[in-house]
Amino acid sequence: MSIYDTLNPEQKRAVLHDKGPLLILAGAGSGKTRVLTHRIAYLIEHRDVNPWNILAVTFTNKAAREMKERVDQIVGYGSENIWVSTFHSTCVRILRRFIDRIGYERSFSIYDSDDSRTLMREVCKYLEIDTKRIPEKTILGAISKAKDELISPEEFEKSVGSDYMLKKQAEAYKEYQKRLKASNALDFDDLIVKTVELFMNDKEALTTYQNRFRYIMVDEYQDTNTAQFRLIHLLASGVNEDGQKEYNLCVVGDDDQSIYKFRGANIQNILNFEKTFAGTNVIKLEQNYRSSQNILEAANEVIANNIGRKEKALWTDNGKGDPVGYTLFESDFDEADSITSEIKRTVENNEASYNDFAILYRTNAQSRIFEEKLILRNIPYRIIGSVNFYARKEIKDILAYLKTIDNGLDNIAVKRIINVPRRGIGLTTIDRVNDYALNNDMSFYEALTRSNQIPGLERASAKITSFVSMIEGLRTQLNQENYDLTELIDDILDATGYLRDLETEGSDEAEDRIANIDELVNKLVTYAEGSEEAPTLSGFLEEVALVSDIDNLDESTDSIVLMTLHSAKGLEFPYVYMCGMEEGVFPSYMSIYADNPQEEIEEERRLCYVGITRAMKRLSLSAAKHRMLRGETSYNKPSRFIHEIPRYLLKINMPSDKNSKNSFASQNTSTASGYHHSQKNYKPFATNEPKNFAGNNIGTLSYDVGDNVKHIKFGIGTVTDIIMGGKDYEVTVDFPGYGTKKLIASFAKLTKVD
DNA sequence: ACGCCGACCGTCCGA
DNA sequence: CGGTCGGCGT
Repeated sequence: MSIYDTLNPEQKRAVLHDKGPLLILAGAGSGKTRVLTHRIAYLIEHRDVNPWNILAVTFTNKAAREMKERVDQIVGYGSENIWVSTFHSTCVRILRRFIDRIGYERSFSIYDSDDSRTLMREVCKYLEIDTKRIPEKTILGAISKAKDELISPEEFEKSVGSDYMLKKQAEAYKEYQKRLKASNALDFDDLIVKTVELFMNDKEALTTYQNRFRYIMVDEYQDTNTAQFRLIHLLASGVNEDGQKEYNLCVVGDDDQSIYKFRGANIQNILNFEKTFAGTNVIKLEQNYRSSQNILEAANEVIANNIGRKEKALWTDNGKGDPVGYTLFESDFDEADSITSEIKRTVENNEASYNDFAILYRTNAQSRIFEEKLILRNIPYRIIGSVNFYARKEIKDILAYLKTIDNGLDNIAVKRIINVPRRGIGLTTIDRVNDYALNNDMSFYEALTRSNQIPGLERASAKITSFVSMIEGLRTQLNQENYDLTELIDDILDATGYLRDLETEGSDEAEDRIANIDELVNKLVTYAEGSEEAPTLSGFLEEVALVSDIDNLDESTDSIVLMTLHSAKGLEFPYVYMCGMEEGVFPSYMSIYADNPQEEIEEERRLCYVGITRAMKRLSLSAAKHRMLRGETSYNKPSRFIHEIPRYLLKINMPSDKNSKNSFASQNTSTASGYHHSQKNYKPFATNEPKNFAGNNIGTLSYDVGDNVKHIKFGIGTVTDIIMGGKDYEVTVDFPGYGTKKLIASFAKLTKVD
């Protein structure tokens, strides 16, 4: 019996497909990853395809990693040569090799949205654009949209006509792009755009990759935008030994799960695939292996309200299962209270463990109230996507030092750290240097190196000189043999006094920051040890730039996970709670009152479909009669999506108070003064909770105070304290030779040693 | 040069 | 409600 015998007939057909374009329309939970991985295995083992010639593109690093692992398991050899990565990392890898052919340096920086915003602010100031009339966000949005469609600044300008606002935006786009170039930097969208540009302008680079990638697979194809489509199309248009175009392109997607139109996804890519690639083989995977019948039927009923979709009939062999639960609560407060207590009860009855549960919501802001309840109840949890580790100030500061050393042209990075920590270089000085740089057509950093030639600097010049020599010193060291990246970061922290300043400050906040910096050091060590090629500074920075929160989701930690419906795509959980099912929340206010509500509501409905189909065993929906929305109480009707589920599939629960005897909410929610009062009562209660617990909050730590533990960088040390800090343990460890370190348990991955 | 505070703002989703 | 930015005071 071969591994292919475990596939159903459609899956098997997809796996055994040989050459030419293939479109797999894979319904939710229909085993598409299984098909992709088996197909890769089949190509290698039965079609003699060289693993080297296979490219698989996904949207998240997590999906890429999982696919790689699964391929590893079924392919005997050579799997390390398969190129499995995200669109963005694929492009970075290509550009690192060839970008000099389109006029950038190969050590380019990658700007995150924060950096882009900073840059746009400068642009607006320079062009005297009144950001009250045209906010930076609007301009950046327009630029991003243009880039998704491969529209250059020049084309954009031509298309805007005489509209004043748009003309200004066109000007800003041009200037923004000019400055990115001067900084030798690319923003997220540029990664794709510039790769396409490279391929259009450099036949040799294109042929190199066309020859390499003879078999291309794309996951979540419904979410590709025009630029990404173009990229794939270019790569797949290579010719074989006989001079024939084979288009060995296999894309997997589900139009019903297309939820990224707002960031440029072009649904036409999947709907027109058959037209674009003549001779396409289309295979539909309609058997769902994930959810119970009731859940699946609810999903089918909801999505049936969308018009203009590819008709699909998802079915399952699984049993009927529980009905879909629905509860209408009085307030968001009750909703969070009840859901968290129900989960806790289920776990304590040994019916499930915490990592079987997901709480899904439309917007990140909705996580807060759950977080408060979870802390109060001592339930371990993880929130995906609220504050990105790499967006924290101290992390961005240190990264800016690394970027400055790596790419001195990166003006945004240099400006960020020129006076951090404070070294008495103020705004007037920076403006003067900046003017000088602009007038003399040089980078900000280069202007710094000539500060003695800049008029009007006087005393500041000496301070600048010492900053420059510090950077130069670090740069020289990096070029020396036997000097690794870990030493560099230590030297930065030391030379700048960044750590010392925080240590002197001594506040809780400062300690958090130190812990975060330690964490960054960990990540650097992990990168250096784990990277396939020789670790480089650029390599680390790029890994950092391209990692998203969801990539770090570790299913093995025993905690509830909270995230947006968008983040949940591609995941599955035995128990799913979809909360905030209210008009104006979900579907969102913006979609209801959009210019084209029909279209936008349909996207919301697809999002709802995605949410429902995440659930395996049990799905619980909930709404609240009133909730706090941006500071004020608002009253919304239950979501239309609730009404789209037939009554016979639902079990409508009454918000009970049967557990209120032990509930924190009971005395609060029933007070006549209502919500605001309860908030007041609640808050001090929460903060008065003891911060020190011995209990098992975040899963279970394998060590305790007094144990010896091993750390990736600091070696073996003794645990002196374990503190519950917000949503994670903060572990204090005494490392001989390194001193006492505060570490975040979930990051530090300490292991107990005897 | 820098820090604090108050007004104001803008509200979704994300690599 | 919470974060951000600009003004003002030191």
